[in-house]
Amino acid sequence: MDCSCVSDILLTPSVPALWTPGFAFPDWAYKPESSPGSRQIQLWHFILELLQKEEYHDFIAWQGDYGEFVIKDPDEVARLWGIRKCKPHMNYDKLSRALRYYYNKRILHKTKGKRFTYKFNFSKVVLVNYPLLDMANSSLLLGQNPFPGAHPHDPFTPETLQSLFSSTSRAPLLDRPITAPDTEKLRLEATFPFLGSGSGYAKPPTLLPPYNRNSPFPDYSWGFNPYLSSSFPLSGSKLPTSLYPPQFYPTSLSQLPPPLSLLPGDHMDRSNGLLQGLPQRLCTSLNPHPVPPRGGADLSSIVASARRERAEQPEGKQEPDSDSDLEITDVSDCSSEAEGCVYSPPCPVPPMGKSKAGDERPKAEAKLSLEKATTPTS
DNA sequence: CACGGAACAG
DNA sequence: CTGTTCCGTG
Repeated sequence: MDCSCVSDILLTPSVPALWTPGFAFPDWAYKPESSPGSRQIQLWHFILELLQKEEYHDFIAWQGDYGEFVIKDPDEVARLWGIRKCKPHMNYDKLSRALRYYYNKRILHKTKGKRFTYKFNFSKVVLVNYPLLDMANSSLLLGQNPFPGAHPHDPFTPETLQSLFSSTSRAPLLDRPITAPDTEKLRLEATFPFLGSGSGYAKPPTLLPPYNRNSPFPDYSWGFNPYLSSSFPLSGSKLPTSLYPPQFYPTSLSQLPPPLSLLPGDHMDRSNGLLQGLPQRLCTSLNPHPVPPRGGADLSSIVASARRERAEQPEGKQEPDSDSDLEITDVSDCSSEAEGCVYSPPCPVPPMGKSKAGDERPKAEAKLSLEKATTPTS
């Protein structure tokens, strides 16, 4: 039996602007082998997807501070999630349970007092994906925050980040085979714990499949990571070494366009290699985005704010920054690969008469089959 | 509604 | 491991 449910909602790689895959991480980072059980899309990921598309704004949308979102229609969101996971009996109660599991992982936390309102931990992402700051600083964000609910001075809004991570244009830079020695993988995982399940280490040194110019990037979806492992030794001294081996960089850092003139005396500066360690693709490319450039937030403020949040970290529980916990294993999905659930026949869907007897909701539903076939997007 | 334990599935 | 499913508690 195969649940041929799964809608393709959100699965379509047809949204160029936001879904260009192949962002920072090498293919193997998303390999299922490294994370047996966690191949499927993760809830937070899904939530982000919904949040990203206006089509679903009636059901779930950003609201409040950055990272904060409210599930306006719990039943609907649950239903969507159920469809996605082929769990026809999904409901908000269950979905919220899953969401609650994120508390300890610090991927999410509840905005107390506000019903159905949760908040992502975004700042960490910024810190970790350092180069993003570059992009942000140079082209996208520039302090301007076009997103609703975002404060003008808050450069890193979830959506901003999303856009960031899904830059459309691919830098011509990495166009050569990428190979990743096992050791690097380890290194990478050390840096991005969520990339691996942590249990996938024992893999033999494999090389990445040859990079193909024609299909530059596998289907790993957007590589966005709203949450980062708890601890980045920012405070200290040593940050993880480069994420990618030098071979990854056809050009040397020096060739990069002077990005954000480096971190303002931050702990993380080139010396730790973080910056140079990141795929240039990330740093250099970023298509001209809709965001009107405007001067504003700069690295230091971003970092500062991120730090602030990090510092604030309440909850006495949770490990002391040990971090290696938290595993947002994979970020893949949204690929067209059939994974268990094939999303061919658009889920017959709502067997569950869902309270709101069908109507005024065709939007999402329709989109289901629509997105797939047509892609008017131009 | 929100929380989190427990058993269980893939 | 990430959820899913149930469920008792507040």
